Amino acid sequence: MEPRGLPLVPADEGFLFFTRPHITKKRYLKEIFMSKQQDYENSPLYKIRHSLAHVMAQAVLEMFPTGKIAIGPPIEDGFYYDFDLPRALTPEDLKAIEKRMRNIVKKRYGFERQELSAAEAKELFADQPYKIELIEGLEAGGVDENGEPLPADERPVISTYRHDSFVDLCRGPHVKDLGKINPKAFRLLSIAGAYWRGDEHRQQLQRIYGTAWETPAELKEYLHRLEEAKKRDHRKLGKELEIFATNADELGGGLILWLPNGGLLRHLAEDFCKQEHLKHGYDMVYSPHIGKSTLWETSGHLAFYKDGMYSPIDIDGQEYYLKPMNCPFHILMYKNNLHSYRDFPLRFAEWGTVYRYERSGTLHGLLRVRGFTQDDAHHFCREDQMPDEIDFVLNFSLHILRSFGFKDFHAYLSTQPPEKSVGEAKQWRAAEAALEAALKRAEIPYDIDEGGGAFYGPKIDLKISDAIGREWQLSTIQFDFNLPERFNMTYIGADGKEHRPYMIHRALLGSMERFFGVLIEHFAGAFPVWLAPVQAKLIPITDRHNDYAADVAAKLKTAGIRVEIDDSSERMGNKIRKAQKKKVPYMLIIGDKEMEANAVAVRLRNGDDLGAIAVDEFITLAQKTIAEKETV
RNA sequence: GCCCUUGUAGCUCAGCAGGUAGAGCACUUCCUUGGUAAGGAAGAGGUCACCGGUUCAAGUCCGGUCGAGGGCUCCA
Repeated sequence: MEPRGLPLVPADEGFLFFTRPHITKKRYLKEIFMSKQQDYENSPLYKIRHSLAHVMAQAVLEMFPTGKIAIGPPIEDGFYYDFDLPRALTPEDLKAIEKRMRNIVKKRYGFERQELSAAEAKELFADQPYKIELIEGLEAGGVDENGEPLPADERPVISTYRHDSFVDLCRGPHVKDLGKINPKAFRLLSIAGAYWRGDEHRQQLQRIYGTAWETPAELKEYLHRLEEAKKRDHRKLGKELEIFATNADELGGGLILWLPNGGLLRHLAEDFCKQEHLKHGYDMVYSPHIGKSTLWETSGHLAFYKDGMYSPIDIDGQEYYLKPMNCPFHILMYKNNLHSYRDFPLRFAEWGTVYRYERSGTLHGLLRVRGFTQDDAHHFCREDQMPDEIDFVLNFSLHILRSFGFKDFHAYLSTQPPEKSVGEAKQWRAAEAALEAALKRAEIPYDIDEGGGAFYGPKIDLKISDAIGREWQLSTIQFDFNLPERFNMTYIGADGKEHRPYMIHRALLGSMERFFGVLIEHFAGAFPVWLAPVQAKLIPITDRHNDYAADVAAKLKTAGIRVEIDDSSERMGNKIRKAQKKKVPYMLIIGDKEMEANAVAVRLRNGDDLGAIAVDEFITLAQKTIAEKETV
């Protein structure tokens, strides 16, 4: 369906063209979003899920007659409902609720819609305080059931839907009757705490999540997808492959130990990136982990970011803070000497380790930690260089990400927030234009988050799609109109006068911790050969092949290939299994035949058997794969 | 931080209704020398997260603390 007569161009195809000049891009993107949303809301799945939320509420109220119900919308892949109940739910309750739901669904009750006045609705839901609050919201016309303001042209109509004995305040839509729902195509998944209206100062409710599909086969496939995602979980693989460890008991939460395999991975990645940075006009700098409170006062972090910072350290009566960001240090470096307009662009890069307070409940493996290393850099340039600089940094970012095997990108351009922001409008417009132009030139699909920028400047966030289609934000490129002012940064222009430089923050992989979390999940632990901690495992069939294996290993090592020999007194099958579990790309089997032919029998971790290949030939093959950052 | 769940050997887990610990994998040693995902045997390994309580007796029950998982919230 074409909303409002517009041709529908999926936002993720990138290029926007406008058949009607008066339609702004923002409006256009919004319409695409809305149409996608509408597609879902009109889909059978949406109705099934929405209806099951009602059925679940009925089942729960049957078990807890004094229970209070809050809201229960469909969500991606399923639905939930929030309850205020006299006791905590258990996993057994979940099974019982599911069973009740199944029985209700089997009765094939129809859904009846009814419109009513606020007064009538309040009477109907007299013993349901959450519903009363929603009705009052609707009555006021200001907000919808999620607490979001309603557009002026959408006069709220209060409606209810009834099936069997259960009636709920709801705007629909629902299935015609429960016969449309396959009782074997849904499942309740989990119980979680959730605050009423998402406000942590208000009542905490119990939320039950469920998933629902049109057919049992789809449900099975969804559950299978969940299993697959679980297998890729970087916390599980990180442990199995000995990449990293956490030790909350003795070390502390949110702090990462990079084990030898992870250390090697990170070293290889950083080494490659640093070489690329040097090739592309960056200067490598280093800064300390702490700085005086006065530095953070000047930067504004103590005023605006204190919640993210740890308590100060007292050194000789002076307060020092652990750095949550690297920027102030790079600015001090900038200010270390006078700058001419001829110096630009200046690019300071640092793998800077920062510490930020994260609430304990939010910590998550490598993805959300309290101490992490950013591949951070700050660019300083003149206004006339700024568009080229943005162009450069975006392309450089894409180059780096592509080197790690990511192919699909999606950008989000965030513009000036309507309320508080620093800098002149002219600067904002120029910067926003530069960002957008760079995205267009790089042919990256993007969405505009109008007003979504930070107070200090517009930005691009780059997201990558991983092997199973999940989006992760890695790179960020941000203008900063704030710090150059605060630190009174200047350069001498061609006119002999002082000017303010443009400052750009950027992180490409973001944080090394997070990046490797994503990378592990993307490759499911089977890294491209150039990154694999062990690239080749030599598997002598009997121990009379051990000496030859050692010779081959020496040759491979000389050729720069990371190799290990498994000379344990196990059978070949056992050695292969072990190497396979460690996701070693090449397994080189050595027996009499290979020894005689000065060869190795190459088995890939995908199970392919390449047969016997001369050692020199294998070296050439492996080197090529490594150099091209390919995988096997 | 809040709610629910949870914390037993390096890893994955068992331990019934309280009576002072068990399996598989991994590890060590020995036997085995075997052609594309687990050969056999023996051994070593745990103050059952920590603190306190109930009890003749607690891994098992209760309370607290510190972690972890799923969410919520947060992520200038």
